[in-house]
Amino acid sequence: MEKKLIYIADDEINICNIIKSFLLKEGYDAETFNDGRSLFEAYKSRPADMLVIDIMMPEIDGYSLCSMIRQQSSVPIIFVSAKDTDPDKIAGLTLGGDDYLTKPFSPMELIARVKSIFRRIKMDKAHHKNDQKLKVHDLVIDADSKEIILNGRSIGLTGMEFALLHYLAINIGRAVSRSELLDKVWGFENDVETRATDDMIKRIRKKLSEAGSSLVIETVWGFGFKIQNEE
Amino acid sequence: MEKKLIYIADDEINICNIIKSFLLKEGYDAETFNDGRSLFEAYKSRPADMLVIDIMMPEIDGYSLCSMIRQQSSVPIIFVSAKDTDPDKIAGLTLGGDDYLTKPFSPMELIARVKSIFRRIKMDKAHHKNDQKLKVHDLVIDADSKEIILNGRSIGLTGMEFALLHYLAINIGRAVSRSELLDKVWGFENDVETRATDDMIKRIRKKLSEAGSSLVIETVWGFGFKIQNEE
DNA sequence: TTAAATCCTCGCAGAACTGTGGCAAAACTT
DNA sequence: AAGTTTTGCCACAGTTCTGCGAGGATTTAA
Repeated sequence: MEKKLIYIADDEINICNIIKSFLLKEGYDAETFNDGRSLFEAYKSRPADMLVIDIMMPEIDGYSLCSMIRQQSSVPIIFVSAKDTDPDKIAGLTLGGDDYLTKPFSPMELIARVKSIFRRIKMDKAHHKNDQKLKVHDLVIDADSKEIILNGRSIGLTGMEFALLHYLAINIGRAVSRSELLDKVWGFENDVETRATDDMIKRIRKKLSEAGSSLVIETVWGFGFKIQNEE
Repeated sequence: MEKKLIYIADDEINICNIIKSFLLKEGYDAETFNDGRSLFEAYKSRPADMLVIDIMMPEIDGYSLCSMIRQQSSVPIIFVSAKDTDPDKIAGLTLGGDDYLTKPFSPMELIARVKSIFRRIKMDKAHHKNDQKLKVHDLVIDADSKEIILNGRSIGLTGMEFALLHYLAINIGRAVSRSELLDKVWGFENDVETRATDDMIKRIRKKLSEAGSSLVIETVWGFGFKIQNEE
């Protein structure tokens, strides 16, 4: 993943530089601007991943900038201002701000809040797509990406191998016969020897153990295969 | 849309009630708890849409509660605490908190922050539908100008190439079959060989690598193509 | 314990699939 | 209309996948 880009706008150059240096130290890319307009122009040509903006600025103030940006983008915005009254904070948050820090503030706290917001976005993204993921023992079976994931790392299964393991996984706890596998995984029009299933199982077992998974595909003697229910 | 449910945990009953009354007035449902354990139990049987929790509580403190909840849920969590030192705030935000308010706080500010977080979640959900500028790895995909931009410079993709890459980008993390691509990118009335997709992919890959992009379009053997989800 | 049935391992070769370069038709420009 | 770009198709080569046979290992049953 590329570095996140964060734009900072404040008319006090020192504040800009302090914030920037802390963000850089945390591994972010950062650009500073001394008024609202220049940040807005920069954002139009190159959108950033987050904005940290002051409220009192020449050209375009923070509130207006926030509103303008919000018309076309959902980029997270953190206000940083010397104005510390409740109405100020409430206005900033209501206009579309994601957070509001009052000066003077601890740079470490700003960093923590930046991270918190990125984490929130990431969680929202992950959760939204998360409907199809199937957890089996130590594996995550992702039908969307057709990947089997162990400890966050994908095990390289071929299409057939994936389809077979997936079928066993959704029928966890039930013994599945070879002929059923041929029907459902290979397709009923396909005529292969029933032993083909054994080959596929063999390969899956090998890859699983090489990858270090604890999942075992049990043989049901004279019948087929099964993944044991957990615990 | 049904009312959002918010759980509040604080050992001071008065605080609970104040927060609850403000939340109710804003149209949320709210339940109060006087220690961490009772909130956790309630959450297990009925998950809420947001948690507002104190740090110093009997049974289970706020930090521990946050960690426990985070193991299974991405529900937003706001800390409300009398502890106002930087390390406290940073700890709370780092452990998985979405915000941190120090007592005494303005109930109106709390409301504004609650709304801000819900708005963020909503924007994240709606994000990939109506955001015109889609970021994928090191590329920016601009649906308006039909341009793919790398480092502020446009890569010269043709219309078909753009449409195909755009479709893969929208479906990032999901393996897309050749036939789906023919349907959605070429249009279902069009009858071309499935290998036409390979040709287009070939050209896109070439242009991407010539432009110096790190984006790779993976082949899903026997199926189609996919852009890997970024970490 | 022994025999029979079944399963696992191994290597291999054919099958299936993909990547590449070239080419020409089609579409678009000038 | 001529030239340029785009795009689909083909053929070939290289890669990956997968079914199969045979022999050894394992389990069941008598």
